[in-house]
Amino acid sequence: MLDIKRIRSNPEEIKRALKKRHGDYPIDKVLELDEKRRGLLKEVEEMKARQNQVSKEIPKLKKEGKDTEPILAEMKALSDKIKELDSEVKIVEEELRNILLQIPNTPHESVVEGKDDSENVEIRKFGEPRKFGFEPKPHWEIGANLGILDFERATKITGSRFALFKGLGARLERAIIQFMLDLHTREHNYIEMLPPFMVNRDSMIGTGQLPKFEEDMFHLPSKDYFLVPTAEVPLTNLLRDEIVDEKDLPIYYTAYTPCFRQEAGAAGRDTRGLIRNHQFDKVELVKFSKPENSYEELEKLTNDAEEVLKRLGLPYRVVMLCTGDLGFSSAKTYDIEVWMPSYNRYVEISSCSNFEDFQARRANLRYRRADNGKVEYLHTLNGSGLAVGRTFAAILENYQQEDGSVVIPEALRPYMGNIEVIK
RNA sequence: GGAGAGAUGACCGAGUGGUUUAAGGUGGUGGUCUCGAAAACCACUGUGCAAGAAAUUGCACCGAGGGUUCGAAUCCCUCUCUCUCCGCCA
Repeated sequence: MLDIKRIRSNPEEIKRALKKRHGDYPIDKVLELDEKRRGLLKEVEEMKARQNQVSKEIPKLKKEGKDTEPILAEMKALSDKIKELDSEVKIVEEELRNILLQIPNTPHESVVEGKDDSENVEIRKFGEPRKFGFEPKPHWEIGANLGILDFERATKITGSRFALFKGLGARLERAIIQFMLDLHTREHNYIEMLPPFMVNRDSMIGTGQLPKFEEDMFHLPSKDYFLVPTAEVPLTNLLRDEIVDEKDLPIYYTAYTPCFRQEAGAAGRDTRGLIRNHQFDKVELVKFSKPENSYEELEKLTNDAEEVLKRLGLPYRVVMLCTGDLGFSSAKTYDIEVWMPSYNRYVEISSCSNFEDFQARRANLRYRRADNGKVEYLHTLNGSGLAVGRTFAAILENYQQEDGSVVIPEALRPYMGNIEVIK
C-alpha cells in the first residue's frame, strides 16, 4: 500500500512512477476521497470533543440537583449526528482503503521502463549451456524412464498439474531442500523456520496476494484459510503488527514449504513436467531491513540465491524485470533464470524483490530507531532460494547422459548417500 | 466436538456506567546523590489519525466487530484466540 501522505503531497510524482507500469490507476479518486475524509473527520471530531466535555459536566450537575433534561436532549441529538457522520467516515475510509489496496508499488528509479518480459534486462550470466553429443530429453521423460517421476499416477490420485516423486526421485527432492537450507543457514546467516502451510486472510492481505489475486489461491472456506502460495506469506507476516528494535536488524528468515497455486490463467502453458504445478516445493528467503540498507540487501539476497546454482553447476543468468513485468508489490526485482535444455532457453527459478515499505505498510511491520526512538516502517525483501521442483528438473536435464542416467551434482551427494548417478 | 474460565499498556496487575486525562508495581530513559557503582529519591516513558512552521491541541484505541446509553474497559449480542476438564486423535 502506498503512503496516503506521499500521494497527497506528491500526486504528480506518484502518477509518473505508476505510468511506467503501463497501467491506469485512480490517483485522482484517492485524492478526492482523502479530502472528503479529512473534512468529515474535522467536523465529527469537533462534535466528539464537545460531547466529551459535556459528559464530564453531567454528573456534577446531577450532584447539584440541577435539571439535566434539556442538556440530555441536546446531547441525544448530538450523539445521533455523531453516529451519522461516523458511519459516513467509515464508508469513505473503506472505499479509500479498497482503492489503495489495488494500487501497485512505485518502481525504483533504477528499474528500466518496458512493456513486458521481452524488455527485461540481462545483468549477468554464469556458466555456458552444455553442448550435448546426443538428443537431450525433457525432464519428464528422463524422470519417467528412471522411475523417479510419475505424473500419470499423480493425476489419478489428485488431478492434472500434480507430481509424484518416487524412490530416488523423492530422495533427490528432499536432498535439494536440505542442501539449500543448510547453505542459507550455515553460510548466509538465515534463521530457519518451519511455518504453517495455511494462513488467514489478514496474512494474505499483508503480503499483497489479496484482495487482487484471490482466484490464484487455494481457499479453505470452512475456516477462511488459504494454502500458502509461497513461504513469503507466513515469513513476512511473522512480524505483522510488531515493532522491532533497530539493533535486531537486519532479520533474515528462510523456510521450506510446499507452495499451492491455482495457476488460473495459465491453461495450456507448461502443462508437462515440474515447471508449473498446483503444488511445488520451494525454499524461500525473507529479509527485514532498515530503509537505507534495503537495496544493498537486495543485491546480497540475489547473490545468496545464485550461490545455490553455482554450487550445483547449473548455468543461469540474472535479469532485471522492467516496469511492465514487475510484480504488484515490488519496487525492484531480479529474476534468476536457469538454463533448461528442453525449453532451449533460460527459465525463471527465483525472483528476488525489494518491496520497500509497501508490504510493511499493509502488514504494519515497524521498527524503533535507536537514535531518536521514532517508529518507522521496515523494508521487506524476499526471493526464492530456490524453487525446488524447477531445480530438480534442471538437474535432470543438464546432467543427463546418453544412456538415460543422471549424474548427481557433487554438492548433493552427501545428501544422497554418496550416490553418484541415478540409473 | 462438549462444559467451564479468561483476554487491560513493553511486562505484571487493579478497575462492573460518570474527576480514570486507565490505579499500583516491574522494566526502560534522563536526573539528584556518589571517586564510581548499588540503593534511595525526582521526572519522563504507547500507537494511529487530524490540525499546526513548531511548541502543542483534538479525536480514536482496554482481543475483533456490532449494539444499548447523554456517557462504556465496565452492560448486551456475534466472532476470534488462550487456559482447565472431558471426548476424539498422529
